Amino acid sequence: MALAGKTKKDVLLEFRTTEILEAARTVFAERGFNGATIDAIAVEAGVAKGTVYLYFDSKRELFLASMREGVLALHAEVAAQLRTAGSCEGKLHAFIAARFNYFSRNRAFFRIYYTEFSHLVCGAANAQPEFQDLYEEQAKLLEEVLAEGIAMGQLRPFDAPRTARIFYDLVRAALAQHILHGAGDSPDEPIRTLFEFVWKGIGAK
Amino acid sequence: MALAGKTKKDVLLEFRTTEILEAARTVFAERGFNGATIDAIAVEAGVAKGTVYLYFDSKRELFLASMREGVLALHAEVAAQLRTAGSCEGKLHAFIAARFNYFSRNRAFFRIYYTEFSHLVCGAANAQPEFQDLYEEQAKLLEEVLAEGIAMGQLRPFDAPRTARIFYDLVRAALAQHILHGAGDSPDEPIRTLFEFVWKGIGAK
Amino acid sequence: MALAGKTKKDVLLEFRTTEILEAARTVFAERGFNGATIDAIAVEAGVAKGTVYLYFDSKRELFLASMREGVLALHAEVAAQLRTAGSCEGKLHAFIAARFNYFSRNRAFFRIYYTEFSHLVCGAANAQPEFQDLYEEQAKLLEEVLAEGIAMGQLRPFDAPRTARIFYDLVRAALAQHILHGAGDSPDEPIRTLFEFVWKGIGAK
Amino acid sequence: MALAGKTKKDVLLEFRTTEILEAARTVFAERGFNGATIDAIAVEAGVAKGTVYLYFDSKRELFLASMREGVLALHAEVAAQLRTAGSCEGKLHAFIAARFNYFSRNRAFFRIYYTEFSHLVCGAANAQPEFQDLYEEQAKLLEEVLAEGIAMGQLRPFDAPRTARIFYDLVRAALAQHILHGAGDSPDEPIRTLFEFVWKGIGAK
DNA sequence: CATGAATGAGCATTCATTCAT
DNA sequence: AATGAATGAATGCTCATTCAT
Repeated sequence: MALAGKTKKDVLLEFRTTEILEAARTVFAERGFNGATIDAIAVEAGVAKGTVYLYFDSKRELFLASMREGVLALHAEVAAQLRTAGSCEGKLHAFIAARFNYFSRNRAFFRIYYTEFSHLVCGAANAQPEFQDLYEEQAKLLEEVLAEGIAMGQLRPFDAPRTARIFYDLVRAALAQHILHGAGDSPDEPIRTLFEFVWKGIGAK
Repeated sequence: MALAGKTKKDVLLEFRTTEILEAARTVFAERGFNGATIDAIAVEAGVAKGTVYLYFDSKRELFLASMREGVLALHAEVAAQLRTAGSCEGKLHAFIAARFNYFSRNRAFFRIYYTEFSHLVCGAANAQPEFQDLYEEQAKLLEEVLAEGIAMGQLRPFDAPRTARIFYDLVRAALAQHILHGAGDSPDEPIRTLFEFVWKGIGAK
Repeated sequence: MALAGKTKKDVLLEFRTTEILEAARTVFAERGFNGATIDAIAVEAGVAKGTVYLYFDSKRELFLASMREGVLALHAEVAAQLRTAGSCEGKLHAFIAARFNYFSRNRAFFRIYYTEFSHLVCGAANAQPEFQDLYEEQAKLLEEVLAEGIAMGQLRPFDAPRTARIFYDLVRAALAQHILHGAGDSPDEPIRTLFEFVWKGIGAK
Repeated sequence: MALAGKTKKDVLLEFRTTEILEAARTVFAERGFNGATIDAIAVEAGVAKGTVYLYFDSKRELFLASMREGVLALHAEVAAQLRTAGSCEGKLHAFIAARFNYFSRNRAFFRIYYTEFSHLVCGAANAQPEFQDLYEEQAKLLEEVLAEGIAMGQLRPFDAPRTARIFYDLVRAALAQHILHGAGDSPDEPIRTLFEFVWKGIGAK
């Protein structure tokens, strides 16, 4: 039983959930949080408006869930890429490349990620501890890589936690340039430029 | 008297304008564009709702004006600091320091700047050419410093335009960490860390 | 059952539509287009404000719909009465009588019809081609009757199109007197007076 | 003194009053009662908004005054023309012609006269006794002409009061056709058609 | 479970009117 | 008298949320 896992009911429930989440991601990406309506999401998902509320408590919950899903997928992909890299340098490069690649494939999602994530993180009233946690988790991942790199002498000795967060946000900012303004360019060149910037700094010698 | 320029009327007009702009900045910072209501701004400014519309044509205009004012002041301050700096290194340090200092004094404004600037720049429908221009202007300023530094051998030879934008965004990202999470800390330490990050990169040697 | 056509849903939808249209007619008649508020119409209809918007896209649409409904019913009734009349004289009498009778039963509607029809037809910006068409349709109907009467020697030879419009407007004018000022009098006497006026003119001999 | 009549003050007062009334007539004609704003009228009159309120108590008062003025001019002209006419037939023709001519010269005014007069007369809540009186006065004028014509055997014996009002409104309706739809046509042909309609009726023989 | 009709709080904006100067 | 800045009530419309079926 327990092994069988999913009953027909569970499958349907999961299916609907996925369906709605996907619709939400699409609509939120297109119109932003305020511009999106539950109606539009319901239509996109092919269900009735009321049904959305059977699966999610509120518009905000739905938004958070759709963000969470995308963020988790991103984080999983980044973590996976990180594991395949050997050196510290390789790991940092992988971190950058993985994010660029993920968002190159999920451009619509980047828009909500970038514009609305800020809201959630910044807005005193809106701050979502959950996303703070997700953020921290990734920042920690990066922090470990940096700390290890410093310990092994591959990186200059600096304040790892603080630098990790700056690094993380820098990648997000560079991504914004690439995704939102660079139309459909290949991410290779920006990745290289960014990595060099980060690795060598800009000072001569 | 007449030569003094400002009549009593002008003074009042300017006072009200400032009053409303300040209120707008506060409220927009607290609640974001959509969360802010004209009513709340009017109350904050200590005027009636209708009065706001005597000074600004619409909520959006008011928002843009409150952004514009802050951005122009920021840019003016940055440019001034840049002029006082001698070396390329000094100029880049000044760029960072000026921005950190400005936003340390205008924390509320940073919220709008950070969270809503993206909206304006990204959102196809909302894109404000004016802000794109302001951004470009600053980026150009930075670009020149970088180009000069490269030419004079003080900086590594890299793609100046692209790097200027990365640099610019990096400072914004670091500022977000400092302003939004670092509560009321002195900006000195973050400025130093950031400058080192930029100057030397993170790679050893 | 299924063959009966109307499902419970359809019935409710039609009921609500009628309910709101009726309320709209009442309120528009009492206060005119600008004086009427959606809120007042909603209250009159016994529904919430938002509900009105489920059935009609805008205040203007609701107004037009309430006009359209009444005008169509009027026109149908007039046309029906015209068909039962034999002679040209009988048809003209029927035209007058049908309109008097219809509006005697729909006094509230006459108010909108009379006061706002002008707006719609006159106001360049507001002009509703649809109503112009409805007007023309009825005028044509009358025109045919007149042309036929002239051809058969039952009417004096005059410019039928122009006279049809004068005739039409005359009836409207006489109706205004009757409906708006004659309180609840029987329409019989006005009908007779009007018909004689039309038929014989006022000149002696 | 009393003969001197107007002091400088009175002249200015009258001048301003006229100026504002003229502006009001223009703006009300262009945009209707609701569409017109006191601001627009003040601008048109070349005075400040507050000044309008020194001369008129409210928007409605101003509207009524601007109507009154036009209506009085119309009535004066009609009465004058009536006096020059000899026969009953001539007087009725003069009544029609005078109104057509007046409004041919004051087309803008006809719009408010026609559309807004209806409001005032019909609207239970808005009914302006004053205009009812003006209306009655003119109707009485017409009634006397008709009564006299009947008494002298120049007109068929009919209900003079009722017919006077129908006649009056018919002319208004025909005017609407001419002024609002007939662009700038000469009023001669419509006057003739209308008069014949009224005089002979439409019945043959 | 699913539906979608109904709700009603919320909000930007307008503009007649007032009143201090 | 004249001004015009300030007011704030009023209103069309939206949309997240509920709930009877």
